[in-house]
Amino acid sequence: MTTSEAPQQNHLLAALPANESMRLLPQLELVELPLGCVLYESGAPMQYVYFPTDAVVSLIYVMESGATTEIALVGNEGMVGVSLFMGGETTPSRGLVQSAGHAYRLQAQALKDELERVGGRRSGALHDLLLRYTQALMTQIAQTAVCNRHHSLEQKLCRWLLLTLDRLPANELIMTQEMIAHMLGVRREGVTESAGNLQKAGVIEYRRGHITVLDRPGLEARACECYAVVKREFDRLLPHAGAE
Amino acid sequence: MTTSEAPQQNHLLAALPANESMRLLPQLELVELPLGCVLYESGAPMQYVYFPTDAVVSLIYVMESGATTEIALVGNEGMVGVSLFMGGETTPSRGLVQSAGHAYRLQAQALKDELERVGGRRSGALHDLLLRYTQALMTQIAQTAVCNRHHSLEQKLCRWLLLTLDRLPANELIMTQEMIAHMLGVRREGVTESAGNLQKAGVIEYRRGHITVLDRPGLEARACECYAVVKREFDRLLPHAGAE
DNA sequence: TGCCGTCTGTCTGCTGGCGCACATAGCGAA
DNA sequence: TTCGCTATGTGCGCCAGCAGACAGACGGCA
Repeated sequence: MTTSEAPQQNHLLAALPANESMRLLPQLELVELPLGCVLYESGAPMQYVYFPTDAVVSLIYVMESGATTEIALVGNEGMVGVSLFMGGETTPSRGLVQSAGHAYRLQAQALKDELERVGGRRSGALHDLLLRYTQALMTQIAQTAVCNRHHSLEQKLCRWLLLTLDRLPANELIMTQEMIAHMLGVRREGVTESAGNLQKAGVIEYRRGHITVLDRPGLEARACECYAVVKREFDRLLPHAGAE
Repeated sequence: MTTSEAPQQNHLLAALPANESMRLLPQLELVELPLGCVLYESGAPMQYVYFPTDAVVSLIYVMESGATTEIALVGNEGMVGVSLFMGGETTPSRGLVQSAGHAYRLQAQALKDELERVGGRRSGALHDLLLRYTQALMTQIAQTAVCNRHHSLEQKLCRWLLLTLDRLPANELIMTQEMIAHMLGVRREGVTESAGNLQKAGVIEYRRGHITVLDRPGLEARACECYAVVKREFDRLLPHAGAE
């Protein structure tokens, strides 16, 4: 087993104090998340929550027309399924594996039991951690709204590459331009053009389904402020205990 | 005093069970919220949370360029200042009074004391209610992201009018087209044009700073699916105890 | 090695919404 | 009633990104 398969690879799990960690770890189950796998469907009750280690999951909204937009990204910094924790049980979006990898999953009921443990106050570290993570997630969603309104396709692409990169162990994404277009809610041709520009500038390099980031600072310079706002907020709310 | 100034006019406060309500109500202070009043600033710690009765507050993000976009709307269905509850203390947006009115405010510390009451489990109704409200708010933000990506200015305007109308006692908004443009993050001229179309169609009527909705179903027909998604999610998560 | 499906590159309109510049008209205060 | 500020109406040029239609090219698989 590689280190990518230790629970501590997920920052939320890594940040738990020993006593809570001891209770939770035995209930976690390592699962493989293949590309395109749907972790939950819009409006459908969830069986599990997922703590990704080296997988990246997109929360996307599917419109009546079939068009899609990504709402947020979740990787090893977070958890998929906050609506279980929030009490809503379902949410009007889909959880789609966007980069294959692994996650630790936990039965929905096990999460609730841990949060509402009789006898203890509901003030465990897990609860606080999930609250803060949820706030960071809200910031990410809000910034997506801002970005969608004001920034160019190329800026959005840079922001998205950076957000994804932050959640991956390597600097290569296994990802076609068509998939990126779906995430951003734009045309594939537009992604081709912007990616071409970035490649010409030496910022990225790509071939058929693979994108390698060569010049991260260059990417940051071309991205809009949205990336930095989200990054700063995650760092502030979840000073990470995990590796990067 | 009019009924608009009873705490129960706010749906969250109205939904509290008697014992929690009794503890909280004495600590609530009725305040007037004039148009344009800033309840909190991006990145600044909040002194209070606000439970609006007949005021409507916009959560807006201000870009480096000075351009603005609304992230979400809060009225008598909710609370301004969830980041206090979430543990983040601040948030990268501004709380701006968009329609003058009243709200009950609560000291930040009083909210925390109530939520972390020693001895009791942190499972009070207020806590659950705020969690569910926060999930509904997330849906509103997410749908703003979707709408900003895929829908026309006119559809966005209709969605926004409906969301605002749902939070007001009357069917008239005191609101210039310029303010609406700032909320939606579009040009004022675009709002003028769309509003003109809606008036020609007999859906709304307006004069200098006043907009009256004449045909709500007509407005709903012209809005995108985003409004319905948000409305359904609020109704599902917070079956309202308050009047409407 | 060759084949075929899928991914990528490019072109030709077309249009919603932007930026700018003014003209006009309500409405509140004096 | 008049003045003046501010809100609204409108025209013009412009461009990012859309829609659709192909051509080419890579790469996995037989």
